[in-house]
Amino acid sequence: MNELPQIPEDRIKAASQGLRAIAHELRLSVLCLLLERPMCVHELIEATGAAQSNLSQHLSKMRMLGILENEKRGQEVIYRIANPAFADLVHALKFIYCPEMCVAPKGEG
Amino acid sequence: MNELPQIPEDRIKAASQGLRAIAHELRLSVLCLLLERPMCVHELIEATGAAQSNLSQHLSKMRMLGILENEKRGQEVIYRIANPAFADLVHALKFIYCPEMCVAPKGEG
DNA sequence: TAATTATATTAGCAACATGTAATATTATAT
DNA sequence: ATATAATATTACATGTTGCTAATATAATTA
Repeated sequence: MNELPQIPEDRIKAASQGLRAIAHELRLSVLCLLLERPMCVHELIEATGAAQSNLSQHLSKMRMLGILENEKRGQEVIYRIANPAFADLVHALKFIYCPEMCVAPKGEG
Repeated sequence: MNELPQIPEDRIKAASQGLRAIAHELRLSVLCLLLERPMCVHELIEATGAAQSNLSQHLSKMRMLGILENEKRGQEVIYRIANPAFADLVHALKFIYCPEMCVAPKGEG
């Protein structure tokens, strides 16, 4: 009678895994920062105030999940968002949780 | 020099909490179902195949977080999405993880 | 080569999340 | 009142996650 749209299990699994990957204060902060531009680890440390080892582990986790990618530049390692889907998601989140930061990006009237 | 847009800590906290709330296969499935229409618990049980107690706990969690709301109707309890932000989020997810389910909602040509 | 800087890895513990089983509650019907 | 159906709650065992501290690696400089 009512045809509910069954979402395939593997999609649900992938989506919830993706969500879990960003559902963490520090990881989300990092993603918001990287939304602006790629950054090296110590910039991220400074901006977030996280402990080096801790941040490194979170970066590593996100890299393994394909969310971030990195590039070595001298002794620095520069991280950026690898998967545009996650950039979209984080943008959507900013719209929801920080609407005032999403209007009128620069200049005014 | 570079003015990074600092996102307030409480927003990050709220957003990551919201994400955690839906970053679970069963909870996400439920949200996708409720995106279509409100449903009572045994419909959700049937549609998801979850154990009654288990589902009930997840519903309760989402209700306490303000994601869902419910209404008693006889001995049934009908759940619906209470917070439109979460409907938006789940929609965004569907676009990312199930694009083919998001085009041409009904009819064609 | 030794010291320094930048980053990664490992180990271990504490906190939290999840599922199941059992039980409780509430409404309806007999 | 009893039985049944629908849902909620509790307790507990297990698994997962996250943090810190310590250590390792790699590049740079002296």
